[in-house]
Amino acid sequence: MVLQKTTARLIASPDIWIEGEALRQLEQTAALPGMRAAVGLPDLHPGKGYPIGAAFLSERIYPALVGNDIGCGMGLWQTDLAIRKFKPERAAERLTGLEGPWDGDLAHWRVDHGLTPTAFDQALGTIGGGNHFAEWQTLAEVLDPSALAELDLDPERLLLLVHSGSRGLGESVLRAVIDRHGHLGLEPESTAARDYLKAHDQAIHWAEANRRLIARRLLNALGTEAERRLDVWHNLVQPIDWAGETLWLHRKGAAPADRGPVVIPGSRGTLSYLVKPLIQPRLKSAPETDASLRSLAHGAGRKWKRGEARGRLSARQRPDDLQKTALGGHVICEDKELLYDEAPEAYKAVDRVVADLVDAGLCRVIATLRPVLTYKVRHPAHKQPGARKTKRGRR
DNA sequence: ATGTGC
Repeated sequence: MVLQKTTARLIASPDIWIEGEALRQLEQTAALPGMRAAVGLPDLHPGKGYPIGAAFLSERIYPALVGNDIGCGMGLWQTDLAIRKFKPERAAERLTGLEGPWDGDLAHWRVDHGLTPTAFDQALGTIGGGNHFAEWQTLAEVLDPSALAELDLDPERLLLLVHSGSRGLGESVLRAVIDRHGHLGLEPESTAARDYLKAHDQAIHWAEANRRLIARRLLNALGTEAERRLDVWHNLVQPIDWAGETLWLHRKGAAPADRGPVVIPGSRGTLSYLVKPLIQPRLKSAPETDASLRSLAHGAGRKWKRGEARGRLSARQRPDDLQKTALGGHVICEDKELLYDEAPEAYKAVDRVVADLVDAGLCRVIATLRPVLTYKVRHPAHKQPGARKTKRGRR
């Protein structure tokens, strides 16, 4: 028997910056037992042991490849708000109280969305930290009017894009499986795999419901309504029929190319892209999309590691400067470290990322979206004055 | 990414 080493494939032009560490991680992951294919998308960047911006097809299930934020993804709503009536400063004043538990009827809401209770439900409807956000956007340029019409998007109305995941729930699911089984991956027919997949599936639905509740809370704060136009997961593992064989497709920071249009967000200081994956809907397949494991980039991709941005930027940009962007957008982020970490400079050029996908024949641009107001976080609860669990006296 | 951690 000859053991063939799976080689990693990278979809990216030489023009785009890809860290050596990310490529090393991609190759190492491609060499895991049972791995059939590994693809790095143009937003590829290093993660904790495994790269982000990648898709993997394997015989085994690797929970660590999905990571802790199981079900993280993007939801897009079209609101009833007319763009010309939207005042970002006024809206910003009304967006408060979104970090704590929702004050609505959670039990009822859970039933409506098919969720069973978990120990993490007080976080339902909260955005979280890191690269998560909720952003009010307008259509900037429309390149494919008929695809836009198919999505029923009205250029006169404000959009709301929500990026969040499964918060503490996904973290607990990953920790439990890694504590018991390490990083070796799970045999799909095993009890361990069944247990993980059950918890994983609960987490992806919790994450989707979380995005819904985040949207609802933001819409309520502005006294308006909206309709969801798309919602996709970019962190998950799923069984997939691959030429008659059932294999496991892992997406770690990779948007699906087989679930209709997706938003590829830039940083808060750049446009985002609404794209149409080029896949034949009836066949759910095409040579290019199979080569990319039916996946697309999930964003611009980090250029600077977390914690690096403050040192690089603080000399030339004060926190106040960071609350306005080059495109004229406003930013609500009262966590200073996060304000720097998520600065536009910390990300690669999303235009290049999307151009690489288009050049590879993977998608077409429907429209670009302009950020108007980006909501990250108000004073984090544990950093509120008086909330410190300090043991030291003041003298 | 994370009720983050001594």
